[in-house]
Amino acid sequence: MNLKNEIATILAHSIAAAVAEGSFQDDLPGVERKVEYPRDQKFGDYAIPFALESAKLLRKSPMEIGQKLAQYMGSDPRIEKIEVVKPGFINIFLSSGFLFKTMKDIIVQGKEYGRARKENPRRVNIEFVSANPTGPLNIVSARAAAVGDTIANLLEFTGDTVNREFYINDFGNQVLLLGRSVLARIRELRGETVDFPEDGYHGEYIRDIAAQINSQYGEDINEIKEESALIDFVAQKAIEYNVKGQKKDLEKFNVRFQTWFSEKTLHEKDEVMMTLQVLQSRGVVFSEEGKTLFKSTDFDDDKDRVLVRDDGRPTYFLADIAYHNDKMQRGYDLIIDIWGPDHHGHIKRLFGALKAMGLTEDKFKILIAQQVNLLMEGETVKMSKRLGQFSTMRDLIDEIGVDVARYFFVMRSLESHLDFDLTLAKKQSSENPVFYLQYAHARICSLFREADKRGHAYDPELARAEYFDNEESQALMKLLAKFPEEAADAAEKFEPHRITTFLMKVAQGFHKFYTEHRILTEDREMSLAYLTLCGAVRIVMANGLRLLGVSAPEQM
RNA sequence: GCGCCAGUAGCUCAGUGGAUAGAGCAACGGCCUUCUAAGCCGUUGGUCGCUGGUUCGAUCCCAGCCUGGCGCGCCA
Repeated sequence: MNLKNEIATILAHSIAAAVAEGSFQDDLPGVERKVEYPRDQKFGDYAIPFALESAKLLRKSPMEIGQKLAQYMGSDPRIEKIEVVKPGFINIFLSSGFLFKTMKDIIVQGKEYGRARKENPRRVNIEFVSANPTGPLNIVSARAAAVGDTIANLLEFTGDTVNREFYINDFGNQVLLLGRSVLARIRELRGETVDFPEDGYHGEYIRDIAAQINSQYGEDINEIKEESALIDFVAQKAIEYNVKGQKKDLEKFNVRFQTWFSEKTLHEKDEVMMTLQVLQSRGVVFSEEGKTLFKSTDFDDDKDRVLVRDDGRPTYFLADIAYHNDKMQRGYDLIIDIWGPDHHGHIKRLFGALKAMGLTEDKFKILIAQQVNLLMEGETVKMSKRLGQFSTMRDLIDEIGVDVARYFFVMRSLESHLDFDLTLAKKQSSENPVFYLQYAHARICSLFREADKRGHAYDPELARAEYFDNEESQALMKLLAKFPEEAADAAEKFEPHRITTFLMKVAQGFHKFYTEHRILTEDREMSLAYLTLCGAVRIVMANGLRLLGVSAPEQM
């Protein structure tokens, strides 16, 4: 149940009734029938600006329109009262009886509270992280992992079916480069003198991979005589090693992908060249100096892009079109990519190509997660795999823990450039916002342990409404009732940070309630009532934290 | 030069076409004989980058400008 939607429905009915009666005209272009949250609680729980926005078209005063609508919204049991105030807002106050009932429902629903079901769930594919298989995952991947997984959680929670996908770029130049780099380190290990490839991967981790492969596949390496075959062999083993490591790190981060999609298989199955043929048949491809190009200038790009080089090798761009076509052919209703800011320039040409292939672009959604500035001691750390300088996701998890890391990456909107001060995150860990949330949960668990010890009964059905006639309880119950719509909004807009903001408010509401009201007392009926409210808060906190992939500890 | 993102409190950032713009941290002052003080209360702190425009109403939308970050490969 999503209250905000239901208020919107009530509004729609009222307007329809007023139209039927002849008070309003039906056709109101540009006037939204929206429901919003007032800034100040004295203006109620929901506010409707419809009267203000439609006044001009209806040629009536906003107050008059508001009164008319309020009349029709009348007698819903969930609504305590409706006020129409200057300049013409319709303010809606939820009834405390409804809030009380909702609180008890929360406890019945437990883990399911906030979850929505859809009559026609969308099949959603969400691709994220997709780091190159040339080394360990870094901080940028960590943000993508946290954000992507949380969005996937939100979509599942609000009724869609979600497939998490990781695209392995195990094809092209970098594979060769990786192979040469690792092979050079293997030869060093064997005491041979080698020139390390200048444009190779210089990171220390290459030596680890080399040692691993040397001990495991030493004999195979001895047997392969041809240099290019050897490089290829080593490269494949290195990729396997890296992907395995990435998978392990991600699992440690509570992220599990259903699909690991290899770029190489696209080429092997000839999907790349078949995609080229489709594009050719659409007449959007031309040749020039032995190269094949896509006429992307016809699709609002600033220049035409090469699909096949003059030596016959396809570009990444062509493979990417084939990949997105492949996803499309798998029958998804919505295909989400989470990309880094350095890829934003690709959107236009990719969409152009997909459009040229006759694919509807409204099924694709590309989200750009802005960059992460990693700071140490207040100074920016530059990250470059080639130069071997970077902080790995593994290091991050070891330093500050999964909970803090996931929370930090998700607490800001996607478009925000994120400053992540490692030193600060570690040092200030006890004053970290994530602990504030977890503390609320742990505190409640502790209360229940204590209640149990003291022999308090806990039967939410027996809780009585009269104990909640105080500011803290009312405020808290209102927040709890809003969890489903917060989750729905966050999912719909792909804005996971809304959940962190919301949970912050719930935790705040709880801590205040806890300070103001003693829960376990001789007044057993009151204790029962308060425990019921605490139980509902615990469920909302736990469900919200679960969406974020952050643990809800029972004690701290 | 073109494109994307950002510019809101000392710092990191939420937020909204509407009513008195918020949080965390930092600073300062209070609150534990009683259920977890990782908490609560209070104080200090703002030209919502600048200039125009649209609107009954703009921090929010539009245009221009300024500043910062990133991108502008036949790398992936």
